[in-house]
Amino acid sequence: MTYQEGTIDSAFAALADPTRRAVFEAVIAEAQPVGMLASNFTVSRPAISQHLKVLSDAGLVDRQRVGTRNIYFARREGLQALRDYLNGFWDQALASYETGLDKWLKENKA
Amino acid sequence: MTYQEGTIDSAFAALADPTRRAVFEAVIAEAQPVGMLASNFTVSRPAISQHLKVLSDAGLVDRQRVGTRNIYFARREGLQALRDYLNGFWDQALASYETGLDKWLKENKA
DNA sequence: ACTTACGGTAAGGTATGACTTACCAAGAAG
DNA sequence: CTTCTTGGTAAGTCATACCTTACCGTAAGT
Repeated sequence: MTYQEGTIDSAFAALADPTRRAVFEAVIAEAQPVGMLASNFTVSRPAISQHLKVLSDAGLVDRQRVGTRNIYFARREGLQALRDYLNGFWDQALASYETGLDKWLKENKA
Repeated sequence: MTYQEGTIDSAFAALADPTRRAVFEAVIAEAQPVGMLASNFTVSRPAISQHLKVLSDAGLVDRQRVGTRNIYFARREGLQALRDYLNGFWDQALASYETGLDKWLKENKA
């Protein structure tokens, strides 16, 4: 496997929350400081900060300080890991025409 | 957008739990009845049943009754929706060389 | 220096989620 | 018809997740 299990775990968990996924989408659309992000959501700024930490720990975003501001931006490698993971399943799912229901029925006299 | 938000939501949430993702992987590898799945996990059979319900509601698996058995198998459409979603982001992330950190720095005299 | 802007972290409340055991319905088998 | 197998569901426990307010440190502006 080319990915780290821990990374995939945290990436899925990070994107599972709708609010946090929306934050991620906003960061992908445009690199932004925390306050600018928070102004587009109904939840408080600390909540956004916490979401950004989760996304950061999952390797999906990174940041750079500029004065007192923290500019968050997307990490392509994070998305890539998820894509690779799902593509692997996709290949297997395509191949599993013969590991699917039909195969089970055939092998179990049903 | 070609996908349903609700579907993506539930799919990410479904795959966020490590145990449930392992169940999903097992179902992808081979269609199986519930008991056979449960025998490969340390958690109880009802727990597996509940995980399968979540996966089913997320459109990632489906089932077919054979006698008293319920054979679960993977739904390719479920995986496809996730792939499409991530690929959309990927395209955007590739294009965002100019919506990334550099752009923000440029536009904000920093 | 003082004040304001920005944002990370702590503490705590509340909801959700994953798991357990107990129970029940339905089909297969004797 | 009775018995065993299979598996879905209910009820309850316990941990985790998300949010809030309060607080603090740091940099910028006047």
